[in-house]
Amino acid sequence: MTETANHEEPREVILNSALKLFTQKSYFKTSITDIARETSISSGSIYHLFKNKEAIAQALYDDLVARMDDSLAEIRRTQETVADRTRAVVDLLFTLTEEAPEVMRFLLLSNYREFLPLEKSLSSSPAFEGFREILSDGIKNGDIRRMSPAMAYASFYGIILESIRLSLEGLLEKPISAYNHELWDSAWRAIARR
Amino acid sequence: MTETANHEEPREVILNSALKLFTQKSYFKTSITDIARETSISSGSIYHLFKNKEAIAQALYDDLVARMDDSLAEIRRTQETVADRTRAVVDLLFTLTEEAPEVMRFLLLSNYREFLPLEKSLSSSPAFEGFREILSDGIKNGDIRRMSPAMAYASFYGIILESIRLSLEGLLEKPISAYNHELWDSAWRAIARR
DNA sequence: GTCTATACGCCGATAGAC
DNA sequence: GTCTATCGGCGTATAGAC
Repeated sequence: MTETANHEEPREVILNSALKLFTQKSYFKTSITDIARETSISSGSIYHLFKNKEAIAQALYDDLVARMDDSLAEIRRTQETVADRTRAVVDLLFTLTEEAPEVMRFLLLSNYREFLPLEKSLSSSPAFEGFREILSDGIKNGDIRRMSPAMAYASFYGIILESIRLSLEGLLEKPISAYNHELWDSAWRAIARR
Repeated sequence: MTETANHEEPREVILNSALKLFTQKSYFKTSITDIARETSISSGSIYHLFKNKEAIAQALYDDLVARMDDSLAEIRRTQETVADRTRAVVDLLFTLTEEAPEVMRFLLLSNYREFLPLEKSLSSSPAFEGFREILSDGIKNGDIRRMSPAMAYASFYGIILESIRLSLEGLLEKPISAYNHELWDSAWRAIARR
């Protein structure tokens, strides 16, 4: 930390602006000039900080999945049972959807692999692998009925993620947190032992 | 029909090639020159048939959702109960995933609204509205428990669509049709009365 | 309706001063 | 590390012959 705390680093300013523009008008329709205008940082300086446009998207993606993975670690530390852990994950995802919709838009809707061709799908990211692992634990201990981890994942997170998509598209009447309990119930019901 | 039956119309040749290229390398990385090369139709002729590149994507999208809507009409004609209709829809979607994965890739993964900004989300397309309607019928007649149509849709089709995504990403061990019964069961269980 | 040739704007990326 | 200025190339779209 070489900067004062309340003055944001150029790197963060650029990533925030990129997230905003990439989700508003897509990566391909966003030019470096757009980002330069938005941030009042010249394109020369942007290229001084990032090798090229793709590197901006890569840094953004890395930041977002790392943050998600941190949140998952926190959940694993504070929650014990499979049911509680899945509840906390759903809560995390819904909170993000309401408080940082651009993050969910970028991760879920942007199809980031079109511009980060070497990147894995979100469901193969560390955080989502962790979500799957929690479900695997549940299958082992009998909370969840016998099924392949992939099926358990699709059943539980399919419901959660599709709800988030509907919410981001404005197709839900209420904020998604209003459906938190109901959706966890549906999702849990799809995989629960009984 | 002004052409002989076994010689494909230029329009169809172009749309087929566009579907292939748009799903392989994305809309934005596909140039008209790419389509011209792939189809052996000159760019001049392509612009004679389509106003611009976006119009190609629009025609493609219109064709695909229209076909999907036709299939739904057929299902409604031949299936009576809510359970049987949802089974047939799942079967349709899984068959498409196996036999025309590019179609599912385009509709589900391409985020086509980035290049067709006036288009509605897939879940608001006629076919998917129809899927929702079938579920609403089930809520009315008591086959499905009391819940909002949006929640029923997210619960049932969330599972189905997330499975299709996993399949398209190559994250399922077997072809998706192998999971047909299991997935319908999970999805139905998420919304069924009892 | 099919082609070739080309105009022209936009954008990613760099050079180089300060 | 920040800027301005600019280059080179690509890709959409058009003109116009056949």
